[in-house]
Amino acid sequence: MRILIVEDDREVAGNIGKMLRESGHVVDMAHDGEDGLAMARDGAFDVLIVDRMMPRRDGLSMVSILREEGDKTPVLVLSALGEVDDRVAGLTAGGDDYLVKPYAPSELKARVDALARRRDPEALKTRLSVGDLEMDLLARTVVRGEEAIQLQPREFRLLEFLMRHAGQVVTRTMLLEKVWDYHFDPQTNVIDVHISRLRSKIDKPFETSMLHTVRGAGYRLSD
Amino acid sequence: MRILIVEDDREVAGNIGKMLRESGHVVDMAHDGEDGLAMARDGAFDVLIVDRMMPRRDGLSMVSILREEGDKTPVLVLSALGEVDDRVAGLTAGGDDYLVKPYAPSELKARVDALARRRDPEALKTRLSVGDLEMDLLARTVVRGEEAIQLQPREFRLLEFLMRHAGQVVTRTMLLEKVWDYHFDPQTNVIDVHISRLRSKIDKPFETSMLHTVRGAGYRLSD
DNA sequence: AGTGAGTCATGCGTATTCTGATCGTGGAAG
DNA sequence: CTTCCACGATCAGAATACGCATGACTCACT
Repeated sequence: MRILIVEDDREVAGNIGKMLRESGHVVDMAHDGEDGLAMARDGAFDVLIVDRMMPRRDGLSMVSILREEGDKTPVLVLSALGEVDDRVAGLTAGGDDYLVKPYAPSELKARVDALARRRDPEALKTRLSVGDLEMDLLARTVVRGEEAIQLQPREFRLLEFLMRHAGQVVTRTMLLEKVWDYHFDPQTNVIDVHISRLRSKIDKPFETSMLHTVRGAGYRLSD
Repeated sequence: MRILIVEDDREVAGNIGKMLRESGHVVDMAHDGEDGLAMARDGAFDVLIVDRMMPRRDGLSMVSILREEGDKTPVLVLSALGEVDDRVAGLTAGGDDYLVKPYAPSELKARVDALARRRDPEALKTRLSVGDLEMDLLARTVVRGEEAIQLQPREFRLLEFLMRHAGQVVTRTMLLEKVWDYHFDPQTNVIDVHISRLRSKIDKPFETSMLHTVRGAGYRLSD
């Protein structure tokens, strides 16, 4: 689940981001309305979290513009303004939900999940399986056949992404963005290294390999 | 799912009721605080939706009374008053959630679902056990194997939360919110310290450890 | 004032990740 | 069929981030 936080207060943005990352989402941030608008336009996010009052462009006008452009990404509007009129304004500008500060982190999380579910019911499942490989997102455990497999955090994210796209070729660029949060090419072989380590855990000890290299394109997980 | 709506405005009550019935719930109604109280007492409802301002008895005092009588049915408070203090009042009276009018029907539905989900049979149990570790919530005692273990209040809450989520990874954010009631990141290592103390009591003196660190994610209690 | 619980700050040790170099291998061209 | 090249795999060491323990401090309650 890719989430964009548009919030000028960096501390608040950081807190929200941290929490959402803990629940397994990939989080990007913008710190004013113009940047947010630009990122939302080409970002392909699943949910936007947008503050109302921000420098350069306020949150509501940003949302209005996106909607005029036909963008239907669910938006959660954050605001200190909780009056009826304010809430109505937030919703008519095209927001899907409106949360008044201060709010409980769990409330925010619940709303984001609700919005995300509306868009893609699959995305919130807590168990993934491909062939005899199973992953439990809540317990953070991985099992292949009868064997429990111990994974590092990054390996876990990597495998999760591969499993969510099982059977498809996953490019390096996709991995860099969704697993590493890099939006540029780090010119190193980080990916190769982690793929290698993942293989040594999920493929090496077993009869058949599931993680295949597709030369010139990327990798594919399948049984 | 049985739901009781306590709301004096019959039109509003009707609308809410209609919507909830459409989502497959069984809905009862009361139109003032006294009737609502009576029905809630013997009704065995799964969720109560209660308006604040009503004839004969206001919603908050109705909830307070139910709570004093030991009734733990989840309550969603509806109100036109949306100031922070009003929300706080609603929650301290024993409400589980607070929704300010006007609200989107879908928002109401989402909240009701959330409350219903929260009400799990686990919450009413007075004994928890994981492996050879047992906790008695009423007596406030903890035993591992044959050994009685003395815990501080905060340690007790921490362990309780971990036991209720045994086998799952519990994030720091979850702990801050549910055990400390912090709704922000205090930027300190309070959690680490208490986990450390808890370990010295429930793990150190024994052969096997139950409280595992999941780097980058949180902690998991399991045997 | 004294006690005890809870919180905060620091420094340490180590797990995890990244880097850069080297080695291996598939596929196209000759 | 062989050779060469580019891409990917692997390895080991370095850098980093993370979690842990300890002791000092604050606050509330006696």
